[in-house]
Amino acid sequence: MESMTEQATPRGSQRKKESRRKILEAARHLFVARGYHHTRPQDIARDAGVGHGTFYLHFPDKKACFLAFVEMARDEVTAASIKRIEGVADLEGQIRGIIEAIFDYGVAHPGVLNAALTDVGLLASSEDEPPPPTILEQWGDVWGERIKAHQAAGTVANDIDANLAGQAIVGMIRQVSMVAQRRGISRNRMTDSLVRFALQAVQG
Amino acid sequence: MESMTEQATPRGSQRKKESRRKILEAARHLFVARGYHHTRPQDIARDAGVGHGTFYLHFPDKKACFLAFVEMARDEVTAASIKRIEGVADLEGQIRGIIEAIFDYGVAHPGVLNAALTDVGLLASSEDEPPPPTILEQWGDVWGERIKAHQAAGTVANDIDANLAGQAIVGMIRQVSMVAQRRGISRNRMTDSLVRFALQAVQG
Amino acid sequence: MESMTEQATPRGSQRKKESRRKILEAARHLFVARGYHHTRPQDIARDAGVGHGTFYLHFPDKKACFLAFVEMARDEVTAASIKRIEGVADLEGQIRGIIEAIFDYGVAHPGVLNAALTDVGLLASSEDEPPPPTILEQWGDVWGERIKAHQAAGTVANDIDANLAGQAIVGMIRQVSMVAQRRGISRNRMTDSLVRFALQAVQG
Amino acid sequence: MESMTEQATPRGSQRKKESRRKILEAARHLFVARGYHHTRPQDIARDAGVGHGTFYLHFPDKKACFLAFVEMARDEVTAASIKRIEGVADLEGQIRGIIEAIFDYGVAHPGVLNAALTDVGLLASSEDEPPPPTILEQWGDVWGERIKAHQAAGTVANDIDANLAGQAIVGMIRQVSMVAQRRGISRNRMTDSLVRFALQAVQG
DNA sequence: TATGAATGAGCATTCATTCAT
DNA sequence: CATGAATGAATGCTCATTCAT
Repeated sequence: MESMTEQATPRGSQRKKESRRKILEAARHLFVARGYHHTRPQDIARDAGVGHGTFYLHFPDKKACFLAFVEMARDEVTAASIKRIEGVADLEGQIRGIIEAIFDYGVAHPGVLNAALTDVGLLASSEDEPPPPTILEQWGDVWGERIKAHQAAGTVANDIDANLAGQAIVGMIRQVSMVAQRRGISRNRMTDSLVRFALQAVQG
Repeated sequence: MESMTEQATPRGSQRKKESRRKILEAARHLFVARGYHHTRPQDIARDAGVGHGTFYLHFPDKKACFLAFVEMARDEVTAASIKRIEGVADLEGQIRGIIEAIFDYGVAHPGVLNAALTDVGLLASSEDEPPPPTILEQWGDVWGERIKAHQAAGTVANDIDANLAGQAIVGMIRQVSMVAQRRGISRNRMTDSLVRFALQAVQG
Repeated sequence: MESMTEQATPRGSQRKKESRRKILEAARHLFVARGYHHTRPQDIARDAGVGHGTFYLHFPDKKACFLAFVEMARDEVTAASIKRIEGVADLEGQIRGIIEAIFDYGVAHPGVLNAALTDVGLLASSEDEPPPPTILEQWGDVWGERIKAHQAAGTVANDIDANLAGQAIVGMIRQVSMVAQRRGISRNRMTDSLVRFALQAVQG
Repeated sequence: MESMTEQATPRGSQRKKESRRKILEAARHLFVARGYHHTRPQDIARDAGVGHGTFYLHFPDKKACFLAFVEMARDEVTAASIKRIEGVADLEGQIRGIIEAIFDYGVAHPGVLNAALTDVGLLASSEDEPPPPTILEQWGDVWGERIKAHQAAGTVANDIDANLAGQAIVGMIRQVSMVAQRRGISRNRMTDSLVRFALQAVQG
């Protein structure tokens, strides 16, 4: 096993990465199943199969671990969304694509999005710097950029505020999907409605 | 110590109501200023000028007190909204009226809406019954009814899902106003955009 | 039991004082027997027969409890010393009286003085204000005053630094008594030596 | 990995010594700057530029490392003191020489003496054997021997207890210098006073 | 009806030490 | 000889709730 050249990734380092992975995975399960406040670092460590000191080897505190989980979820959804609309040019197709990507993700990883939306601002220790932007706010910005592109292409009116429109769309998606899920509304009906609302909102 | 010359009940009852009012007022201040998790029943009682035990005379637990606060905020905003659109028949006027009512409330009572939107589901003790509907969900339903009325009047297309449309609108309002507040976007710009988006979303 | 006049000390208050007394007593035993670092607030509470939350009802933290213990010991010794030299005018009698008072206290309360001498500066949380003066430093000051009085009375030379002389005397007492105790040197021999050294140091 | 052309032992031995030296140096800095309880073996190892495990290659535990530091400081001061009074025969000269040697050391190595005086007894794991003699106790003994020599030479009365007198002198020096430092008293004033007190204490 | 002293399960975090590599 | 990831017992402290008065 010992190669003759210098190990690019020394053995201990690999082990450490593996630990971190296991901890994050366990954290994800628990944050989803029990929520932030009912998940203890000890539980995460136990489920990850490591000692609870090890938790603090990888994260300075519980909050940092949660933020890492949120970031992971965000990146996964973002990647799935981007992949879904690759090569799709029309706004309706893009809207539908992203909504479906999000719902697919929600089906594949139940509860993760909900947990990841936990308001991180509420976890702030005290009067320190303003909390980082929400996942939703970031997504809203991405939507804003997309809408601007369509304004440039002439498919969306120039006199609407693209940034706010982007935020409006994610707000719609969040609220509608939450309620639809609670009320057992069919995915198709929800998707169709959302696509229509979003499209009309920006295109009139 | 209680004088014998007074009727016990009405007097005590009034006193009790007064206690409850003071407690709720203190709770409101603290939930807004520090958030649910950083507010202790003891703090509420102290700020209300009553003993710690008195808190539990009026609320079975901290969560119930928070829910009472949420309900109070909801009712205040609802009342203000209804008053604002009394006699307003057109959808645009209604949308604008309610949005402005909400913003006025937000200005008059800074932070209250934000605090009241704390996801009550996160406060659930454990795997008990599903959490009560969010404020937003309730407001979305109200919007849904209003849209149905417009569908009946012919001012909104019949083939849109009024309930989901209602939810979409409140989702938009929530997200846009949150972001606008964080970014210091002017109220007019925000209101105009929201009215436009909401109107277009349901009317095309 | 309920008196007709207002209770000067309401019932709860009396109970609280009793709690504090029990906690301090338990703390004293434990700080003496195990030292500051090996005594946990929980242990103190258990030995005091109260819940461990009660500990924090009376002291903001462990350090504050320790300081209260130190203060108590200091006051006890000071009181005993003062009582011992009441009406004693000559310096030698005063020196001997105080030394004997201290030793008597040490016999009656073994280990307490030792524990109370734990350097409080070492317990300082971080870079806050300079630590309070040591017990020894305070006693040294008292000695300094006494020596000044003797200078005024002409029984001690005016050209010695009374304050430093006071500190020197307590330094002597501390070190000699510590070593003597460890080596099993008889109390008489130790006292006689100390009196002689102290007297000669200031009177030559 | 160890080259075959070098003698293993001397080379490794040198490397080991170097490690130990670096660790002790780092330990000294930290014990002085932060105190025993706020210094972790990990910190020492990091500052020494070695792995955490290496620490335990050189010291069985943290306490042993601290004791090594104390011993080092003691030996340094002792050496400086002895050098200072080489060839000085009179008691006053000796007293003054040693006090000045100690103060010079304190100036050159601020905080070291203070840290080294940490009561090692407090570090005892539990009810094991009596703690090793304090630095001060050892110095007191040295003083005792010196005084005996003066008794033999007739410059100090025979009826004083030389051992206790030695302890008394170091006790004085410790307490006075500590207080003087805290109060910003000039070194000269402090030295002169100490010399006078010490000399009078044993010579009357 | 009101009080506030008391409670103790629960929590996030630390750190001296070990051991596989 | 050197490393540093891993460990888990231990710690100081909080806070929602109860209950004797």
